[in-house]
Amino acid sequence: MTAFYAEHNKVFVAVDCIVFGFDKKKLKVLLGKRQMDPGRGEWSLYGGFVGENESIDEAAYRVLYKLTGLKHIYMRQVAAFGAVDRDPGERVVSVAYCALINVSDYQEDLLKKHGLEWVDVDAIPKLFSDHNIMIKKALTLLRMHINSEPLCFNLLPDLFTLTQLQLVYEAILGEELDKRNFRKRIKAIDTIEKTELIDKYSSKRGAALYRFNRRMYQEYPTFKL
Amino acid sequence: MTAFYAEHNKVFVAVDCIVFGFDKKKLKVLLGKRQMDPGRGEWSLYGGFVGENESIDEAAYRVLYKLTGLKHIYMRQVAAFGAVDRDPGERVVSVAYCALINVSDYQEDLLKKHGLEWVDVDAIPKLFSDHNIMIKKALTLLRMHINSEPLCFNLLPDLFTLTQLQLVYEAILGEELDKRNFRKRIKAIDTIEKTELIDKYSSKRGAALYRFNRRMYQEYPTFKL
DNA sequence: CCAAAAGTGTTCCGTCTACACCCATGG
DNA sequence: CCATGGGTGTAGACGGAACACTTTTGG
Repeated sequence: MTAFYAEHNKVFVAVDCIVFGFDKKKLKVLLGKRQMDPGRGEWSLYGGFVGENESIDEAAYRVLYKLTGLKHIYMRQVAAFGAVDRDPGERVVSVAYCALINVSDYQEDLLKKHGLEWVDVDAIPKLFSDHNIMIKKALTLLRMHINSEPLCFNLLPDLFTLTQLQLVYEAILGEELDKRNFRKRIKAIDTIEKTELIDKYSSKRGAALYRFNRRMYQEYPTFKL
Repeated sequence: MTAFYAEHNKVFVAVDCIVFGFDKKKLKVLLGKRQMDPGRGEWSLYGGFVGENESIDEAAYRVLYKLTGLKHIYMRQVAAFGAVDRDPGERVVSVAYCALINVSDYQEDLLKKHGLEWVDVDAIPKLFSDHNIMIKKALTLLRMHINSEPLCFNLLPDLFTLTQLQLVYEAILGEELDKRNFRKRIKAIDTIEKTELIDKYSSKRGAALYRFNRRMYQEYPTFKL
């Protein structure tokens, strides 16, 4: 039985995490300088190898947890990358994962600990290996799904104003939206609930805080913006 | 430098091909009975291991060529599958690829040679390992992209009638479409050209044959149905 | 002559888009 | 009192959905 496998060769399998966050009206991605060879000092995504006793999904969650201290984060696979020489050291197949996090859940000291920075998605430097392509693909997927899945709420606090929500959409889509039309569409989505709470930080007048009702969504999972 | 890799372990990486075809008004997928252990005799997709000196994309094209004798086939990655015990014999990470072929380009003797059959997509048996999930995911992707990319022409001969085209859409979407509305939308797509040729096989009256102008599409790659 | 598939327009309704002004408040 | 961001409605254009009959011809 093992003879079937024996004639073939094994390779390293890794995961790379594309972590998106939203801050100061911009969509950001977590990048750091590689602290190991090969590629030491180059800008790069944060990744890790898949262990013997974990699935690739589990490996991605483990790497993300190490990176952010966060569990139960929205994450999805982007694609597998398998060019022969994509890693200059060894043959490594890497599976890219895209995560969406709320920047204010993130402990800042972890940034320093891992030597990471939030980089604006339209100011991404040349990265190690094929990581630029990974990010590009993740962004394309994000744009494709943002209107039919409730993804944007992963980038915001539990309570958010409609202006914040609109800014997230604008940052992801890369275009400005009409305020009245946007709010009209939001009103039609009954999983987005207005609360009695008022946010006084963002404006003098104060803005109503909204919340995404995850429970209602689970029972009736439709979402069309 | 190799110390960085040494502490980690390698795994087998394979590709599995989901080959879709269209025949007799139905969307079909190529399936066979496994001729090796583990899983001998179970229904399965056709796959192969990724070699030392080929990318995973190249491996997928190689496997597809071996299977069909065809090159320059439309193919795209579906996803990587990496559960620890997905292969009962060894740890194998598999990358699923979806291919679209024109059944009439396919030499029938290859079916027998590889012990394969065209199986209707809504009559797929229980398959080896996670192959059912792979097909489901491939179908979802296909449905998502069929209206914004010119994929359907890969399932048809160069020359086709509008009825054939509509049947392909109906098979993929799994619902019936209105003939007049469908044809109206097709007329609005200028990369789909009517020829002077008439197909006399499908009906007594004869039906105009159309062709997809790939060159025009390459110059101006938009497609909205 | 009839069965079988090809081909063809119009109306209606709902959705998307464009667009400008008043409100509340902190400083 | 004014600068700043919050909040609201309408009209016109456009696109999608529903719908039925005539044409051609091989057998």
